[in-house]
Amino acid sequence: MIDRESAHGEDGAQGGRHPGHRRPTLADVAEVAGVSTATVSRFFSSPEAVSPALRGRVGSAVKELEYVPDASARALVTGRTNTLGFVVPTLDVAPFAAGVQAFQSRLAAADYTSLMAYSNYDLAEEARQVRALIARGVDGIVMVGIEHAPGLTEFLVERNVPFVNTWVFEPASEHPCIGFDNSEAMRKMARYVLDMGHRDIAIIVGGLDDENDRARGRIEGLRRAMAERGLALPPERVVERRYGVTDGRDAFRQLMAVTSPPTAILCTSDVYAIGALLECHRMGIGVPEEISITGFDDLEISRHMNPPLTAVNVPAAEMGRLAAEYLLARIADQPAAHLTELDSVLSIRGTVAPPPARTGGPLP
Amino acid sequence: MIDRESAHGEDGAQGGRHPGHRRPTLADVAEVAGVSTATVSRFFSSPEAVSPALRGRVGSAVKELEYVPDASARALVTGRTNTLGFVVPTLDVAPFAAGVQAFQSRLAAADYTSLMAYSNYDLAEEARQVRALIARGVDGIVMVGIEHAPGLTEFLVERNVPFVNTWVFEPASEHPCIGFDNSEAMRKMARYVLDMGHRDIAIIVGGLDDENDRARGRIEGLRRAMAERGLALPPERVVERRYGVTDGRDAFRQLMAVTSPPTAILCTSDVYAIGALLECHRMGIGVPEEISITGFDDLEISRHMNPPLTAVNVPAAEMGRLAAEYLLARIADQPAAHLTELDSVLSIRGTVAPPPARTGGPLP
DNA sequence: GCCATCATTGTAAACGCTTACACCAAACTC
DNA sequence: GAGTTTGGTGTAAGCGTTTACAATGATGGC
Repeated sequence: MIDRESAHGEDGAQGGRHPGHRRPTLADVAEVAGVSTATVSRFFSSPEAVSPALRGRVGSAVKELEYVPDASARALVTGRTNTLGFVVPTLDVAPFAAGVQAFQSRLAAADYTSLMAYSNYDLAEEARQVRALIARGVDGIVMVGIEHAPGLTEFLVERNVPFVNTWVFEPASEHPCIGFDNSEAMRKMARYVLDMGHRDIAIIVGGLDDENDRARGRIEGLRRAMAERGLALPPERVVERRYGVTDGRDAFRQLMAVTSPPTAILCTSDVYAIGALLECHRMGIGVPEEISITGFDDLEISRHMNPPLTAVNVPAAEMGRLAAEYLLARIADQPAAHLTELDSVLSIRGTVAPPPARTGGPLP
Repeated sequence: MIDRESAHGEDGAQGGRHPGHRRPTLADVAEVAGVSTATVSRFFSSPEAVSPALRGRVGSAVKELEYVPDASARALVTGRTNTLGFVVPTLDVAPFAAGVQAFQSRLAAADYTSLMAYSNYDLAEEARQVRALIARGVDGIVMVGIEHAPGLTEFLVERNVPFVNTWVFEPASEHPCIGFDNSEAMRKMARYVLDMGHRDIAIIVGGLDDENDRARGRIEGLRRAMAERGLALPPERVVERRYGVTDGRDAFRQLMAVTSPPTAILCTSDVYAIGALLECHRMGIGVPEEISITGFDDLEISRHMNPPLTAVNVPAAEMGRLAAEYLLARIADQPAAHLTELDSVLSIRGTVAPPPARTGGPLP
């Protein structure tokens, strides 16, 4: 247990200038270096404008005091915080973590930092977080999805805060987005599966209840692809679950527990697909001979499954990086593509094959 | 590159960063409400000190202008930013993402936000990031590991910035830490494996090159447990790899490519263990009959492997949450435990069994 | 009724920094 | 050599808050 006394009591000995360890300011540095505050400030913002002699003196004063400029004060006068906000549903989903990581790494290179916030797949919460971020003075905001709480985008536009939607792509969007077309991606996968001869396809999805335009788009993609072949997607072939391998197994079991189960199961996340695959192993169902399974995300582990999982690859890191670059450009008043569509390629591996010949059924 | 001309050139009289939409200030609200700025300020910080009549007027002025207080200005005068920093090696490692998520969720509940930074397992980079966070004015800092660049902890103490080390526990530590004893955790696992009768054990580790006290501690734990039984850990039984399933497979293959391979392989991460397990399947090696494998982290997927992976469970979310609580308490000058040891329990599942009887060898 | 007390409200001084502007040599121009 | 640049430096005015402190009017005790 720490109390202030014991934690900070032993001041005197150290080079402690002030009892309370006051953080050194620009003025302190200026005094030690024997220059004005303006010169010290210039030392940081435009060193070339300071003569070498003074530059040396200021430099050593900075080192001696271990001076670190105060970002709040700087932000107050410049009106910019060099901070960007990122509102993501959750970090527990690996692709989001990867996107965030790439985003932040790109920012660090530009001497920017970022503030994270979580929506937990809830649009109202997302709006709340965005406002909190604005209060924090972020110079820009990244969101996931194109659908937001009513008035949110208007608020951002009104406030003139640059923002970008990620993980989605909508050619007609009036607001910037960087991502891929979720519906199209799933449609592509569905076509691949349909081309293999499957007619009875099911889908395992996450977050239908939630306000999740990506999940909706993905189902929509399957529905469209099937409709193109004159096929329907019956409600019982759409199973919703929370996010997790266990949930995937569970959904799979539900799908198979009928007299005539589907011959292919598309998943809106690799995690479900892995669960389904594992459950096949347990139940002794052969993949892909007896049933085909596909994932969505293309996690590292997926290619290691047995057989390796066929999945839609999601360019998570790329989206994070591009979102950072877009915002950085906007802030610098440089041209930046309003709409950036990323390709979602199919990672064709081993979990899809033609459906088994129906046994025991009447011949056509 | 920003050129001041083009960035602010056509603003004219507005004086704002962006034409036309100057963010409303306290003074604007005060004017609309017909009160002083002090009253508006009090409206936010201590509403009960403002008479109901004025409270109403200020309230509607705030709403009318959509006023949002400026965090930078507030931070400048109060000296607190309501922001905490978290320097983590990377988000690509699931437990770190989980820890960060829990940390941030706890902060959100206290109206705090957090700034993330990545060390990439590099102590010098970590120190740089910590300084950047200090510049940002964070009220406290969370780090991973107990070992830091020389002078870093002194700097934090000197600056009087509350901080806490996570993912580690050292009873004798003079600095606060919240975590578990990595060495002890691995030792526990090693004893379990030794008790099964294994004598020839290998370990797959990540980041030995890197300045990673957790990895070192884990090897150390194995070494100690073996020493207790009079066993040594030969260098060729320690294989280092980057983080990934592929790397685990690879390391496993290397370990098995000798005339007398080990009978048990402990991994410092589930990811390696999963790779090893998968490679066993591919090579037709029976787990746990022919070889035992253990992981470290206890990822969600691990329990779904076949057989389910025996692993050291790491309380990632718990550490994140507790780190937030510790810092919050310190900031509020409330008592907080300096040292918090979390239990690392073994999740005993199916990948460990007694070693196979040596076949073909001479009887003793 | 007078004075002390109290609850409200306002005034204005920071907080640490950036930057327009003033200033001053030294280096040119002719 | 007087006038004009030029480059380096200092002065000081904010930036949007919070918060001592002062000021005010109302309340209550006597």
